[in-house]
Amino acid sequence: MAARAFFGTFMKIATFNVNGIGSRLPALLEWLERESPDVACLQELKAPDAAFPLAAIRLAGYEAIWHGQRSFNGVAILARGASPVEIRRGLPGDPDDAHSRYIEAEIGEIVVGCLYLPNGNPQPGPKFDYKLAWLERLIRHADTLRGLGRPVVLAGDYNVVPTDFDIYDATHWRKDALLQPESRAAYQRLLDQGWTDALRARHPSEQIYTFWDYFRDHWKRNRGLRIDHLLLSPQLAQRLVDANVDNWVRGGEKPSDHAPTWVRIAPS
DNA sequence: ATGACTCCTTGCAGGAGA
Repeated sequence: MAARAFFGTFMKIATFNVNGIGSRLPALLEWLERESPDVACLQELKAPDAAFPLAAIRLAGYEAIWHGQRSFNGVAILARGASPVEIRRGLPGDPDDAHSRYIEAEIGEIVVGCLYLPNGNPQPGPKFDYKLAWLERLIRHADTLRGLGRPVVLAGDYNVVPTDFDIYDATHWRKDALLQPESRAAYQRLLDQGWTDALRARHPSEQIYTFWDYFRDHWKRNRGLRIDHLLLSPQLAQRLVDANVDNWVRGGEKPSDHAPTWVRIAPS
């Protein structure tokens, strides 16, 4: 497919943890149709590479690259009217890491990193150790990306609630891996490299959530967590014009427990 | 609270998610 000219146009870049591309395909296609993101980073495909529904996604007007895995994990990058040019799959720093949690592409002038950070529960334990080690690898790779001096977005499910303001009530989650001081400190060190948390930058004093537990009517009661983030390099942050969550998707038929989260970027 | 809900599996109950 011929690459669309992204130069000179506003771009909507989104991240969406679909929680199973197999059962979520109708909801994904409805969202693509209604919101027309230019770039969509997907997480938790929960499907092997061969099961990726490329034909349906192409019919919706998107090209895609993906890194699947049976049952768990799995990430993809979709681009509307353009082919993402893959830069890497897998986060550097541990050749033995078999989880499909990172994929990176160039789309026009923009470098897009799509990530699914480990949940880390229960903590303490090996899963939490893996989460913290993964965060360190992400921090190192992000430093490399930032050093490019290019427009870069690191988008995905970070599985980190940055502060107690990013959750309906921290009390019952105090021991959860998503709220641990180590997780939050690592996320903060990432930001301190010079990345902008786009949702928080656009909405400094508004409680915004991107995930609502399937349990206990959390969606109906708006008991959410903000864990899906888009981090912008300075070259992209200066072009940030809007950021928000497509909450309506969480209220749809057979929804994911996450809602799509997005930024709008002005032309360069 | 070893709970709940929903996804996945060469499934049929159990692991994982957050």
